[in-house]
Amino acid sequence: MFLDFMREVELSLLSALERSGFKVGMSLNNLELDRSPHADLASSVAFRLAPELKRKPASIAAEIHQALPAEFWFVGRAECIGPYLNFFMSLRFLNEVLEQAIADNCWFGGLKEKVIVEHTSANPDGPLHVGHIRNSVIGDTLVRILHRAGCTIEAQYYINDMGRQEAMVVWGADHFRLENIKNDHAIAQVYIAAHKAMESQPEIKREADEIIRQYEAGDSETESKIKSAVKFALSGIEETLQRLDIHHDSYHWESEFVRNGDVDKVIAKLEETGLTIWKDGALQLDLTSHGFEKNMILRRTDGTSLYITRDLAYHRWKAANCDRIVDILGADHKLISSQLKTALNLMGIREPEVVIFEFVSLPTGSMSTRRGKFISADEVLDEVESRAFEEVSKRRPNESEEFRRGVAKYVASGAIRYDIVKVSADKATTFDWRQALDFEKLSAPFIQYSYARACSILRKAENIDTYNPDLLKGHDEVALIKKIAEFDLVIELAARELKPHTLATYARELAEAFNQFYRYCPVLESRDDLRLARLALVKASRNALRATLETLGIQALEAM
RNA sequence: GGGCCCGUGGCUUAGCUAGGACAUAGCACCGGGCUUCUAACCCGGGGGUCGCGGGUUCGAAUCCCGCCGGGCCCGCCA
Repeated sequence: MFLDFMREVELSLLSALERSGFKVGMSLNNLELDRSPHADLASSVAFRLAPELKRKPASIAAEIHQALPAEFWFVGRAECIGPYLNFFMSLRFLNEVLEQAIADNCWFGGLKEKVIVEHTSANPDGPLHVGHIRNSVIGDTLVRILHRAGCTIEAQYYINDMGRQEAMVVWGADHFRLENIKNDHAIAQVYIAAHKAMESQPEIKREADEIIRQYEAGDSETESKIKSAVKFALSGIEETLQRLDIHHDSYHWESEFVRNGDVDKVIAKLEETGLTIWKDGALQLDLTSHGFEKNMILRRTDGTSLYITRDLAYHRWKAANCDRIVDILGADHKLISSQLKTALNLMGIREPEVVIFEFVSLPTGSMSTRRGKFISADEVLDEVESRAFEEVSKRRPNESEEFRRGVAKYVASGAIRYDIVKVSADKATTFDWRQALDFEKLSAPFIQYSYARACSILRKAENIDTYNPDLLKGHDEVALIKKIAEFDLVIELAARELKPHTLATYARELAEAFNQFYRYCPVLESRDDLRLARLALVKASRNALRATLETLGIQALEAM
């Protein structure tokens, strides 16, 4: 696949440079290779060499071109256009891509690390809203991408059971009735009510603090109240995640790190750094020498622990149990996560790779569970699903209701996932119903539809025993094969840089390439060898589309 | 006030980490294509001071500095 082609270009270029006596640094992409509209891979390394050699880039490029090997394997030809060196894929390479794609054996990379990805980790105080699921979708897509790249993955949910918000939930559940609605929504109601009550009765804050204190002290009645409230809310949250095909492999309660003594160990370890001080009755870590203006509080005056300390213990545990730690966090965690990294460094513990996503807000402003100001993921799923049902009913009026319901369900979940994942994480967004309900080109149904078309052709065709790949020379055929070949490159880059949106872009391009082929290259209508060759390409495309959809967590529908 | 992030056609957006050959797509708009493998599709068209101003460079959407606009954060909350 593409990485093999690229490796050959790199090696050829390196040897040509050496033969010509040119030296380039060993920095990343020192060969100045890039994908280009003019070639499958282009190098502008001549520009880099020009100043020190005091020669014109074009003449340097020509010399390098002369020194390139006479024979290639996956490279078909190399041309020199002015200062640029352009490399093109060989027919042999395209045939190899096709063969691997048909055999379905090229969709997993060679990475071997064990990675723990923590995502969602929403407080169990209400349902997931459209901001939370940006975390879930980015996290779950990264889990799938890393898995594709070859890694062993564990998706974890970190449960904040010791925070004040959970104490408020318990207080609310003690004073108000839980309505008979979806569990997480019922919890939100009492949580919101508790907060409202606190406005006129400030003593509630002290009662909540007392709940925290008792929980940390191990009071059994408090413990059972908190645990049941958490589990209750979580069951609703899981239901929502399920609809988006998002699953966690394990759950870790922050209280677990207090109970097993890890929090104390971490604090003891931080005390060894000599940077801790007692101030105003609380244990603090002075990070001013590391650029933080405020001290990090490690233990409250009343002796209870804080989120950051428990999180340090959790990360210490993660570091000991995997090769790569990935955290998905909202933009409000930027400061705290850099403090966390600094503190971990002080203890000599590997720091996590933190993927920060910017906020999702409503046209009316930012969301808040506490104030009941949010659009829940459930609402969005319901609305999108009903719109999808109308759409599929309009387009496939003769299909059974069961079929249409099934399609609508997966179109809805896919559309929401794609709508979220297609935007780069560092872009703040405003939730937009119109965009969420758009099922056209820049959306999941566009890709699902391409897949369904490929499946439809294959259903009507015989098995392909042999085929002659050399017949696939048309522009749309070649473009499609090249796009299929890019899969491994896209996965590797996305896995390395933790940028799931690049896969969304690839998915759109792949579907587009298939749709163009579909429009201009009749398959079932073609005869003999051409029919077989095109069928082979359809099968390769179907496999590529399936792998891409699966990695995005979007259901691949054989008919829609 | 300080820190981090963002600012690309009317709207949404890729490219920015590793500066290079005409700046990506979608929506909306205009026009064309279903007796042909599912038209949730395909083709063509118009539409851009890449926020503004400096700088570095042979070359800047991309790097540096300043400014403007927006978001997030600066709790013994999480």
